[in-house]
Amino acid sequence: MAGNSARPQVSVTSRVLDLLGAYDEEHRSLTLSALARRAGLPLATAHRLVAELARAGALVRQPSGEYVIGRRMWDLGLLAPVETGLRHAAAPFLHDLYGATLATVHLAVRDGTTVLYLERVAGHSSVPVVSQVGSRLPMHATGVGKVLLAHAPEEVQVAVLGHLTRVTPYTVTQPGRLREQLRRVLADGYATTHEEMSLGACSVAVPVHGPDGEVVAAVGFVVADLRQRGRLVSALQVAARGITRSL
Amino acid sequence: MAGNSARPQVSVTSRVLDLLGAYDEEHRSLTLSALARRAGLPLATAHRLVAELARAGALVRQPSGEYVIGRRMWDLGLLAPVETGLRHAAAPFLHDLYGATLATVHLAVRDGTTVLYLERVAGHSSVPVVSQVGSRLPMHATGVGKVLLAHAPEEVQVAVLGHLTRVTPYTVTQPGRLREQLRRVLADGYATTHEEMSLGACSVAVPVHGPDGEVVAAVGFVVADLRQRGRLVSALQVAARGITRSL
DNA sequence: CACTCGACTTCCATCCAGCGGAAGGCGGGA
DNA sequence: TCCCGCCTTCCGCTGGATGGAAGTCGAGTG
Repeated sequence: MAGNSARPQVSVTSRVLDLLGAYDEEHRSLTLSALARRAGLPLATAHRLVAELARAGALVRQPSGEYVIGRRMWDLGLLAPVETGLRHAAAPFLHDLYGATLATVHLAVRDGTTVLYLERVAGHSSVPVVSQVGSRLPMHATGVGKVLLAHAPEEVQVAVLGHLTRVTPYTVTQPGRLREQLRRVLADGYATTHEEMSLGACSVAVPVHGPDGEVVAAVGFVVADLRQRGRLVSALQVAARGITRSL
Repeated sequence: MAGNSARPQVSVTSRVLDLLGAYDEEHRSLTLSALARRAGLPLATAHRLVAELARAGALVRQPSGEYVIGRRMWDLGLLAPVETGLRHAAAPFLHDLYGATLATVHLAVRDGTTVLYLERVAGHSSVPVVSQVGSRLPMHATGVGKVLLAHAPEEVQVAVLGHLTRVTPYTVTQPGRLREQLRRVLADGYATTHEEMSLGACSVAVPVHGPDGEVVAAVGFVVADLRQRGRLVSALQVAARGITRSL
């Protein structure tokens, strides 16, 4: 029951959206009751609306009785112009990066105070990776996140530095230390993490500049260790420059 | 009034879904009037509903005034369990295929009488390719489509053979010829196309079997010519077998 | 400059679709 | 057997949704 403050939704539309909003990465399959609870709707109301959504293919009822997002929504979502220019320009370079290293490759942008993963190229279960396309992760615990944060407006940095949640024992949660790291990122041109998001996984990332020089995204690797950091950074920088040129 | 059959939608929910359904691959950005027209709704009604969807982030109004699908829908769509098992199992192999050939690689399944593209790995603009992830294309004009059609139930074949639309001058539109090709596909274990979907592009594809032996998907290449057909087929077959094992 | 046309926005009186409490069915765990 | 949570159906009241109409805006035309 996330803090749905029982805001009296009035329109049907908002109710429908509330139902759909009940889904997230940890809740991809929900029972009718769970949907109603999470959306803050009476069971009978949810029942009616969900039935209609299922009839239209927006939701699908599984044999178990739970509801999941339907193929129709998948189709629809793919039509959204979410940084399509960037993603198209970047895709080939990401594959090159993967081909050259066989490490997991990420393309991410900043979305408010979180990192939004736009693309991911992963191999045969290389290193434990939490992120998926569409994931939002905290900025301070990921390589791409640190890059984007270092180049973010002051107010964003302040907001993020104010809530440094711990993810692993190695997550940097002291604002001062993170500030120092961000300064380093700007100076060095790349960021790293050491098991700060998930144990056994390190990362390197560099910024991607837009045509006007501003940072529009970040590309990064997830690897088991950072011994080859130099080589990895070089590869990323080549790719980042290539993406910029393609934009 | 495109061919919307003017079935009198009654519920708000269906109206909202009609609005969203107005979008497709050729219409990713629509004016309010176009939305209303394509959804078969009075302008005033569409205006109200669209405004609410935009307020919620399901739609986004662009500076030009047109509406596009919003990031929120993108997020939602990615949560849909669309062959996730298959896609996860296949991803690494698709990258291997791309790495070995630098040709565009596709993973597709059959969806009714069309091919649904689940994944695509493309390089630096190799060959003109129409398909994108989420695209649906006719089965008779694509390599993966022919593979899936050859292994589809009789009634599906009949339905498809009944409507062989021409896409290029080389599209196979004679049911008899296609039937013969399908027989070949079963015998040879792979399918090909020669500029049947888009000029300058040929394709090769092989079936992917599930744990129970039935065909669950197809993997294929899009290339400029088929001179290396043997090598390409071998690579695809290795990948297909790997995917089966991973399932 | 006046006029047209198409797209968009706002208004509001009517009315019926949506609402949700309540009761009942179903299954499984103790 | 009882209990409990989940799901489904019912139905009478009501307020949100409806959509025709009128007004605004801007671009193109003669």
